[in-house]
Amino acid sequence: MAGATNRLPKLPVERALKVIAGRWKPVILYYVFDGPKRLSELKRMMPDITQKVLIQQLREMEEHGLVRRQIFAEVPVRVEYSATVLGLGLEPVLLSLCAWGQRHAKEQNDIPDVADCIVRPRRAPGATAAT
Amino acid sequence: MAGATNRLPKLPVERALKVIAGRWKPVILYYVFDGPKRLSELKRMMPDITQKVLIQQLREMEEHGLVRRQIFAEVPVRVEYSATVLGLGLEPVLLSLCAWGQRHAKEQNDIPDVADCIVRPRRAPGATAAT
DNA sequence: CTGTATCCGTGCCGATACTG
DNA sequence: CAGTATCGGCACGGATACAG
Repeated sequence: MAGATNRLPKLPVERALKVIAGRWKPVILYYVFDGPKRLSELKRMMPDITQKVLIQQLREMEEHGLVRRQIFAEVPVRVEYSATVLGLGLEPVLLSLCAWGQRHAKEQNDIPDVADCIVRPRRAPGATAAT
Repeated sequence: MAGATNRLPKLPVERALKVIAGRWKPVILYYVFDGPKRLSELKRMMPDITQKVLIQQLREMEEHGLVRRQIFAEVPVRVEYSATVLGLGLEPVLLSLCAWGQRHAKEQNDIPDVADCIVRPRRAPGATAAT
């Protein structure tokens, strides 16, 4: 089954969409952009996703070169998922998607209860949320 | 059933994705960005889409405020689909998606047979494709 | 902790036929 | 020309149970 997933659309836009449009992929990317994460961490951060789907989405993104899976052969095996350079290149794209999404929400008078965008650049450690 | 479609995700990114990630939406938008199009025109431009799906995607985008449907009560009724301002705001977003998609294709050694991006700003009428 | 296997509902989208 | 109606495949993702 693996290897068949790289049958991606020819058109670049559709290719990009296909790769990031998984139900949880944007959210996973958001967390992974922040730094390497363990499976259990991600699971804890996203209580609504089932473990099966989480791994599934991670596998796809791994196959598409967005995230990297590293196994540390320590006493209890540790597995970390981190963003690749290619994956990091998605950050600005997701940001523009987010910006447009907010604009769209406003224009449809459908303000989400989440005030700010979940996909955004990491904030400086000490920076307070100005604005 | 209509009206239920505006139940969009809370997160702006997901909202944006949901709205543009239809099978043919990026392509339709590409053509519609270029100017108002009739249904038959769009159908001719995209031979691989069935009429039912074409109308379906148009209806959704209309409901989401991306395109506008105008009926001209002329002798044979004419119907035109054009991009709204909100819809036009997607052009740069689709462009960045496209740019990333190309980069992704290269990095995966999977060069598409379509040389350039299908979603791009309109070209000046007389301009030759100078790369 | 990390991961697989199975089952199954639902939504998207394609084919085809029909209508004003 | 523009649009609706019906049927059906299939991929996606959610629930749950099991395994190294």
